[in-house]
Amino acid sequence: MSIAKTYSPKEAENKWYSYWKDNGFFRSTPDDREPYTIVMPPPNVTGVLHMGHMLNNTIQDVLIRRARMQGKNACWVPGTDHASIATEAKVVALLKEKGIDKKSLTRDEFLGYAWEWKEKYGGIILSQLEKLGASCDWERTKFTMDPDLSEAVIDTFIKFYKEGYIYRGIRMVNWDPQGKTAVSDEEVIRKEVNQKLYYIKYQIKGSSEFLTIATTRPETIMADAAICINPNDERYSHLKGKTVLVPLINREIPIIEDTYVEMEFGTGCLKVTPAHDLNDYELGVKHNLQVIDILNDDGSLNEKAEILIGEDRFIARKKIAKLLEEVEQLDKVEDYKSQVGFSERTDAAIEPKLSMQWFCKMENLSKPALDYVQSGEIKLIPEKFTSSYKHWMENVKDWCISRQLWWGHRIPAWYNEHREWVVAKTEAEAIAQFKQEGKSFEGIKQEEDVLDTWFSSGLWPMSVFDGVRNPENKDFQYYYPTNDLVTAPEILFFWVARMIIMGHDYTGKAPFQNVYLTGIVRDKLGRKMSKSLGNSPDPIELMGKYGTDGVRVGMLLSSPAGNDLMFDESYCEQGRNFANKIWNAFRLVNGWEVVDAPSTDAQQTAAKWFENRFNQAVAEIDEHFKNYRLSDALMSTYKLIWDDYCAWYLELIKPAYQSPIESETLETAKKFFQQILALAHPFMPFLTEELWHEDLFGSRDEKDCVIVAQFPEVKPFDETIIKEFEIVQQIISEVRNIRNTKQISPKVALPLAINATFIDFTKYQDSLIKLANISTLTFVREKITGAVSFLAGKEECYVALEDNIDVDAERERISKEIEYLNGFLVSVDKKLSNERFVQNAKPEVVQNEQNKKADAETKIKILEESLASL
RNA sequence: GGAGAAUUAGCUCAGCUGGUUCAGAGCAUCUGCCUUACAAGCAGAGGGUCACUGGUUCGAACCCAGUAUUCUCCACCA
Repeated sequence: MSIAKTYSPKEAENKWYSYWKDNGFFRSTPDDREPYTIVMPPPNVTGVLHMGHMLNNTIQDVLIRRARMQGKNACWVPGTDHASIATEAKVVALLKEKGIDKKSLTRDEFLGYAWEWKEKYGGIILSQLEKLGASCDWERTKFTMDPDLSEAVIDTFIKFYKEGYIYRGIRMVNWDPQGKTAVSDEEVIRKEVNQKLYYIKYQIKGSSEFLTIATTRPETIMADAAICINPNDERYSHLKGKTVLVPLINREIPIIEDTYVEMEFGTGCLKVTPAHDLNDYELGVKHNLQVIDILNDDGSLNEKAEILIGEDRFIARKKIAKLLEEVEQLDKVEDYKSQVGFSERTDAAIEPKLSMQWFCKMENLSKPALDYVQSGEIKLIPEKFTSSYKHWMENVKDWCISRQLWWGHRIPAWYNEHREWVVAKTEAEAIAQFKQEGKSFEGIKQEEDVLDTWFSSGLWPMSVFDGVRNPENKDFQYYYPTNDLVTAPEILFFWVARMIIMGHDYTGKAPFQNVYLTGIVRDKLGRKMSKSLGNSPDPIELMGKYGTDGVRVGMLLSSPAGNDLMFDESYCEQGRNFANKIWNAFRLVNGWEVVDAPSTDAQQTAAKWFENRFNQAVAEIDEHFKNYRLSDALMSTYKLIWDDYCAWYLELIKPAYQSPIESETLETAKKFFQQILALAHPFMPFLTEELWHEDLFGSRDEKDCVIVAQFPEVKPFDETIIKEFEIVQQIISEVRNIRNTKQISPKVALPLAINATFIDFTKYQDSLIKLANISTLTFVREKITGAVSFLAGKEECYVALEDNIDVDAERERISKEIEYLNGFLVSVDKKLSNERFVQNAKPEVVQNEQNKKADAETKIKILEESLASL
């Protein structure tokens, strides 16, 4: 039977994914096995698969597949996030295309469109996850706005309210004029922007004198409530107690004093605009200033501005500058760089705005959440994130949880005609509440605002198991707390911290044990991959090009935990090549004719060596997994397969051309092959499953799949066997090297003589002859003159060439080696003759140095003898 | 401005509590091979003052201080 020369992934991928799914391998229900649970960070319903998802979900899949193969009850819960702002923005934009204005719709009409959109596009990303092999329990797929999850959110709001964490208040919030909603501090991205610093002259009332202030926002002068100077500033001391006139509108405002003003910056005078700047607001509160809000929700000027009503803030800025120039109150304009906040979701410049919002008090909630991480009960991987987590948790401000949107969980608060309010789950309960408080319930109306998306995502590890509404249920009891969370460091505070807070508040337990923080996927130039830069490859296309296994391997090869990943397609190429290597190893073994016979001695030796080497690698890999060093685990697997299995083991047992292989050895080779497939399966699920079912390995019943095969367990191994074989490998390499440097064809067999003093090479004879292409192998007890000699370990080897050897070159080579060893010996001697070293160093270290010394002396002796014999 | 991290081969990174011949891996490069599993391959080789300067130590890539560069987070002065 002939098999294609290269592995073509496409067919295998479709075939095996549906096979796994149809046979229920991804499904999990509670039983008496140990559970291993991961909840997927729910991608936004608006999302399409990008490289970040690819990395993140590959890691989760590797962890879950390995756990499954280790016999744990592995459960990976997928789902999507409603993402209020992003989704609402998307729906609004779509409606606009159709010529529908959101304002013309009722809330219910709009939500109708939004749900329609969600049904149509919300599942795209999940189906894309299937392409990368994600072995999620799809029957558990959840959406943050599913009825049961929504109820959990509402219940939580009410619970938090009753516990006194939730309050209403007027606050300066980050207003997104495009999304027309408040956003949290964490959703504001600060960017450095080239701006202009305008120097504006304010006339002192009753005087011809002007006071100059510097501002980047001239359009807000109509909202000025005061001019502030530093009380220690002698330049302005004569102005204390006076008032000035706001240019263009001539409103009178006081000059106040506060040390907040820095004398060195600008002119040392500050215009105070409480409605449009956080610091100014605080100054305003302190000095009891008037708050004049001149902006509409969309960022345009309102009638309080008196002029330019209806103009957008940025257009107004330019116009005001012009108007000021006309009345000669614009002193000068300078270029100026400063940080401006932008909305993460809409990229609109954030406007500080005063408004009535709902808040969650964080002080008491954050403390236990910090303790989990501090005590190590929750481990952040890599650890370096612990300190920034601590810093954030200790300085956390109250969380603004209301959003002026429709898409999301509507806040369960109810107002009566007098704008008095109660918090209740339903209108009926609200009415009852009003009655109880002796208040009117006439004109009862629910709060229009919805909750911040993260309020619901914070419940995710609980709500996917219905643990908020029904904590006694079997699933929740079994799967919660979950084991590992794999997510991006960017949302450590947004999301991870809030899950810990909410998980603790409900269950008194941490929602997970380990948080694996992946790096950010960057391009070769180190830039973050983004749609706007167009530097992000489409993972689906990549998978088409290199195969899913290839891309998975490519991603993991380059991403130690927490390190950003400089993505380069060549990693995928390496992954594809690796897949192909395994494929071809299979072709080799598969193509052998068999003869019913026991293994030869050489084959038995090879098997023994490989078995030990395999167990050594398994131990290494296990260690790497324990430390969440997935790229190292993969690299160990890669080297075990490519170097040890293919390059050494298979070459050792390979029968001569057109000769059959001994049946016992073939069986052994097949056994190893299957163990290797199992080991590689978490990384390369499709290729390994495809090969697993080849006839070579015998017939399998339908549930016998590598996805549920036993993952190789850690077993003891004999290191001396591995070490001894390393000497054999070294001899083979040396002989090949001699051929290479002397330009002798690999086809020419060479004689080899070994002066073996430490190792018994008899069991390696055939292997040496085969892999080094030796004509005659002899064991000698004395020097051989006229041959090229080399040391393998402490064994001296000779290769006699037909031509006379170049004595001078040999002499030089050996001398160099002696020189190096002498240098080494000197450094060792220096240590050993240093009394303080012998006294202070650990005994085993001293012993080691003594061994090193003895070794070097032995080698030098042998080499010196060789030199003499030349 | 505050905090944290990083700097090791051309690239991406290992190097655990200072002590194995410790200066490593993979990729890339170079040389020779279309050897009947695989040129997506085989064999071999070359590449580094461990950012810099001091210090601690018997001993430093590793610990400490300073300098330079880079990155991340937080806070910001109009």
